[in-house]
Formats: sequence, C-alpha cells, structure tokens
Amino acid sequence: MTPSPTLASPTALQSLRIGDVARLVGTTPRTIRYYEEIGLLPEARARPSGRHRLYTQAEVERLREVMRLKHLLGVSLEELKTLLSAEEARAEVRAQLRRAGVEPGRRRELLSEALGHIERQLELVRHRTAELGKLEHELAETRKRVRRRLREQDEHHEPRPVKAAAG
Amino acid sequence: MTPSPTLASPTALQSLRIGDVARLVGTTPRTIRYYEEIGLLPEARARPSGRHRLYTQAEVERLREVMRLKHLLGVSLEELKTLLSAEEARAEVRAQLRRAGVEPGRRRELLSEALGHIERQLELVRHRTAELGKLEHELAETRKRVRRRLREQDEHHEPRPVKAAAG
DNA sequence: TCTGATCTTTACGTTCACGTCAATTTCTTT
DNA sequence: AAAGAAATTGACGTGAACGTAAAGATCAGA
Repeated sequence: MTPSPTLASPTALQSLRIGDVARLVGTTPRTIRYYEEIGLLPEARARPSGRHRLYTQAEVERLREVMRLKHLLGVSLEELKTLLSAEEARAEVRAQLRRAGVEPGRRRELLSEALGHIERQLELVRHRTAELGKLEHELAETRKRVRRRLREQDEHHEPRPVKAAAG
Repeated sequence: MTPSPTLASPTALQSLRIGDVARLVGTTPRTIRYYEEIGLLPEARARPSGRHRLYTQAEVERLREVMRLKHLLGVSLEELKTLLSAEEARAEVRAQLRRAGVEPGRRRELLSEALGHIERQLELVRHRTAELGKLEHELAETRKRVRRRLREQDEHHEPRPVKAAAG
C-alpha cells in the first residue's frame, strides 16, 4: 500500500542489529531473543516474522538497565518482569505525557501511577541496601577484632618478623 | 571396639537432626544434603554412612549465614563456596587459636590469613552496597522529578480532586 | 547480482539448584 | 520387641535461563 516516500530509509537512524546490541551490552543474541520471548523486553517493533530485528539506542539502554537490575537485585526474570512493569508503564506514561493532548485528570492519574511503581522499586532497593549495609558493618567489625588480635600478638611477643620491608 | 563410657550420650548435647535444622533455618533436608554434597557445608562429622546426620547449634548458625549470603549476594553456590573458604578458614583458625599451644609465628600467620579472607569478602560486599546505593539514589531522583511534575500539575490546573480526606 | 556474514525460527541439549519417589535403615517410643 | 516417625542413599524429574546446532532467509557490500 502506498509506499511512503524516502522518509526514514531502512539504514538511516542508527539501527542496530541484534548482534551489535549483544556486543554493546555484553551478552548474546540468544539472551536478547529469550528476554523478548518471555516478555521481559518488548518485541522489537512491528517486524514481519522472518525479518531481522532492529534496535535503537534507547532499546540498548533499556536492556542495560534490565541487566543491571538482574545483577543487583538477583531476582528471577519473572520477578524482574513484574518489577519492570514499572519501567514499561513509565515509558508509556512518558509517551502519553508528551502528547500534550491529555486531559489533566488522566495526566494526573498516569503520574501518580508511575509514582507508585517507582516507590515500590525504591522500597525493594532500600531494603536490600539496608541488609547489605548490615552485613558490611558486621564484616567490618570482625575485621577490627582480628586486627586488634594481630596487634596484640605482635606487641606482647617478639617483634613481628618483617619478611620484606616494603618500599 | 571399646565402647567409650557414657561420655556424651547420643541424645545429650543439643543434637539436632536434619529435619530440625531445616525447620529452624527455613529450608528442606534435601537442600542441606545437597549443600553438603557439593562441599558448601562440611560433611556432618564422622558418620558411618547410613547413620543419621547430627548437627549442633553452631552448624545451624553457619547454615543461616550461608543462606543469608546467598540471598544477599545472589551468587552461585560455586562462587559462594569460594567466598566461604574464608569462613571455613576462619573456623579453622578459631579452633587452632583456642588450642593455646600454637607458636606465635604460626598464630600470626593464621590471623593475617583470616584477615585477608575477611577483606576480600568485605570488598565484594562494599562494591555491591555502592552499586545498590547508586541505584537507590537514581530512583530517589526520579521520584523527586515525578513528584514535582505532580505538584506542578495540581497547582496550575484545578485543585486536586481529594478523593477522601484521610483522618 | 552474487556472496559471505549475520539473522530467523525450530528444537533439542545443558547446568544449576534443588524436588520427588522408592526401597531401606536407623531412631525413638511404647 | 514392635511399630511408627524420620533419615539414608540412589536415581530420576523439573523449572529457569540460557547454549548450541541445523536449515534456510535476509542484509550489506563489491
């Protein structure tokens, strides 16, 4: 149907292929396809099955964020998916909000919904940070104790055998 | 062979069985056996294969710590194992150090070895904490922005529709 | 237009971290 | 001593998260 004029030729606009994206974020094409398959990533836009997937820089960022969260929170991809419904929703929100034509009521609804998502994520992250912080503290304490014992040993007995006076 | 006198009868000294331990730490016997199998936990002391495993409170604590680290760091059991070579070594150190008969040289060696292990763990944890902290910060920033937009919206347009003035 | 590199789908394989079942055996209790 | 509860080893099963191989299609460049 009415082929659109040369508007946005296929190779224009940094269009990355799956292999490029994989290299950029340090993973494999298979993983990207898999994430798409389970709905963790949105299916690369309207693409007659069989054609190559094309990505934009924004999608690369998104993937980076996904992998970062996976690494940091160590949650299952399923949990991550629900967590990212937040991200998805926020993307949607941003899109809608840009369209300027939204009624203030709807707009407010979208914004406060996004806020809710963010707060959920934040809470989870804070919890983790707190736990980790506690562990860090405990480790530091232990280290202190061990160090003290080392000092005491060195003081009360022979002078520490300095193997090699570091320069 | 010469049955030892009633020293430490089987039921004496809080001796827990695998089921008890599992309940205590919130896991299953299978998991405990598995951890033992892959060497993440030391084989419950000298036990003619076939007899029931018996645990002490100390071992329960140890398992708790293992599970905590697994949860917090989200690493594979294999990585965890190397990380815990630290713990193991420290346990060994504590045991040796208690025996008072160790020569100061050896003692010092043990202590500084332990210190090294602790520092490795600490470093890893600190790194994680930092990353998580950064994420937390970013999320907080985003939240701030969204909140501001919400406020602006409410100010410039109709007064926010207060659904129910909370008491 | 041809070609080699990359991608597509399909499908089976793999590793990790256990779950589950079965046939016995060991403890505990009566 | 007898019985029931819980444990033991062994083996196979499972879901998650990809890896890998095959056969053909698509894409970028000469």
